[in-house]
Amino acid sequence: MKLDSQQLERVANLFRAFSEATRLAIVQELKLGELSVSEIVGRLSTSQANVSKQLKLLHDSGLVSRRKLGTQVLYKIADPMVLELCALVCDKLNRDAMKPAALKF
Amino acid sequence: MKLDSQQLERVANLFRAFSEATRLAIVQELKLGELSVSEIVGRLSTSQANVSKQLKLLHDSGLVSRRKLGTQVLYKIADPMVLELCALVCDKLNRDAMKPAALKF
DNA sequence: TCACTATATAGCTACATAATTATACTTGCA
DNA sequence: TGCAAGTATAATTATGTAGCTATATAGTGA
Repeated sequence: MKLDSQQLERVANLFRAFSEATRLAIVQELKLGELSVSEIVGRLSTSQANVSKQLKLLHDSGLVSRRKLGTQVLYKIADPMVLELCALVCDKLNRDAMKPAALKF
Repeated sequence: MKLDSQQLERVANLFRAFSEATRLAIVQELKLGELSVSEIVGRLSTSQANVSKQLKLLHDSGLVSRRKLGTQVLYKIADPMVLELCALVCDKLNRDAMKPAALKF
């Protein structure tokens, strides 16, 4: 069964959400649980504006969910598939590289 | 275990290879086996130059392999992980959409 | 109301790249 | 040799977007 071009676009858009290191860094921080925007900013080396922007993109893609708590907004990974995908890619890179220090998302 | 920014870049680059509909269309055609460039061109609605260019990108990313046969170059999917990744994403989109006609890569 | 904190958005610059057209390379064969 | 087919590359244009700074919005407490 083949996907038409519109369906392929949807698949491509989902992959595109994973195609920037900053967004992957955010996902990696969220791996262990919910974090506020400022907590994420504190763990990364980019601006609050950029973190908010990338979180919006991840949220629009359905990869993270949010809830407000007072003035804060807490984000978490919305679908365990997110981690499966990252694990699959890491496995492939490790297989290709065969390096002593394996990547593990 | 956390990936550093260089490792995150490598992961992001792999996802980026999947982030364009044209490349996914090529992968989809290669799903059932080896095809030459012109066979792929014949199945898609884009130029030969573009197919070659996208195949080069997929090859550089390690997702497809090539072999020459006369004047032709035959490409195939290099790693079954490629199909697993596509399947995971399709599953997610289907779960979110709950549409009667499920996506199936 | 005001001040303060947390988050989101707008406007901007710089850069990456998808797709096109035209051209170059490569192989097989007359 | 020279030609034709198959594939790759170059040059170009158009578009998307990462990240920055500045600003706006929303919620909290005095």
